Amino acid sequence: MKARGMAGHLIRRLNQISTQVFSKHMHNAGLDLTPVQFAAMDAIITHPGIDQASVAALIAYDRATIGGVIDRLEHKGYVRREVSKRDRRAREVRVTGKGAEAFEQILPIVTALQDEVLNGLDETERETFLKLAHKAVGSEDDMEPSSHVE
Amino acid sequence: MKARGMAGHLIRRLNQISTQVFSKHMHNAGLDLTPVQFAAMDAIITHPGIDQASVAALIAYDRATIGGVIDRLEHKGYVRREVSKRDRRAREVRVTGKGAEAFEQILPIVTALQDEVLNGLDETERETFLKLAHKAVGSEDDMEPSSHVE
DNA sequence: CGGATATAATAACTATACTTACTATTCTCG
DNA sequence: CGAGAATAGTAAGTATAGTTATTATATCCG
Repeated sequence: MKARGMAGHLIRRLNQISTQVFSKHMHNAGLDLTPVQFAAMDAIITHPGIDQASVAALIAYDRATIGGVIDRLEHKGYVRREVSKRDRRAREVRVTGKGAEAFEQILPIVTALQDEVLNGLDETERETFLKLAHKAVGSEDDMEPSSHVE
Repeated sequence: MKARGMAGHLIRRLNQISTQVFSKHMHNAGLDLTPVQFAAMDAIITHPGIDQASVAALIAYDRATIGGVIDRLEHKGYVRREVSKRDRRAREVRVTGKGAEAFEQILPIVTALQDEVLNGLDETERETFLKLAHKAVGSEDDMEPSSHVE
């Protein structure tokens, strides 16, 4: 088992744990939202009327995947989509009242669950880990979506 | 964008980068193996005749997913499966000559690519990160598969 | 012994995640 | 202005990743 100590394996395991903790807490709260759906909601709330490609860029997804994610959010009644008047190729996405309400309920749960993801670490270690993770992920996450009306 | 600094988001991004680096190097070497397939091969080589459920346990997958992974390895001609004589429910998995050969070629590539995953970090930071990641993942990864012939 | 329980694998279903290809539009530049 | 490049979104295909249900087989226990 040479693979076990490798960066890739550890990162995959962390991602697995993170996803499981997220699902568990959502389920306990009687909610049904995945980590990706949460990240998309966050981006859409912060940038009302954003187009799908910009949502993808903001949370580092590809265009193809984000379509399905937003489909599911739309089916839950959390967001709505309409063809942009400026650019008829683009769909402007906005949260609905129901979506905003759900997000208000979800945000504190997600904030609270962060520490549980890194449960094996104490407070100092957790900070160090997050600092290094942020540095490793790099500056790609600092961009803003290019095309949408604020 | 409250989600961006959260542990879950950073971990997902790291996983994404890790997977992309892996794919890139495999592709450059003219090979076609995913990180999961590599981890499974590693487990199968270290434990010849292991059953699928034990492979899953070793690399922290669920039984349902590992079936597909081993299917694909079998199609590539890297492993072979046979019904266990001891327990006719179980399939014993072993690498083929071709699989062992491919693994010999792949292992140094994968070892070399580890640092690139954490490219933004210097050597000391990398070590700290891996140490903390290992601690966060916990001791679940220390178990051995229960049922197979060595 | 024989029924209840547990386990190995598969199947079916949902949700990422990424690739390539395709359509509809928009932009750019000669 | 108009052709070609670029962009937004969708579609189809592959590979994880997990859940629940089903089937076949083993084991355990009264």
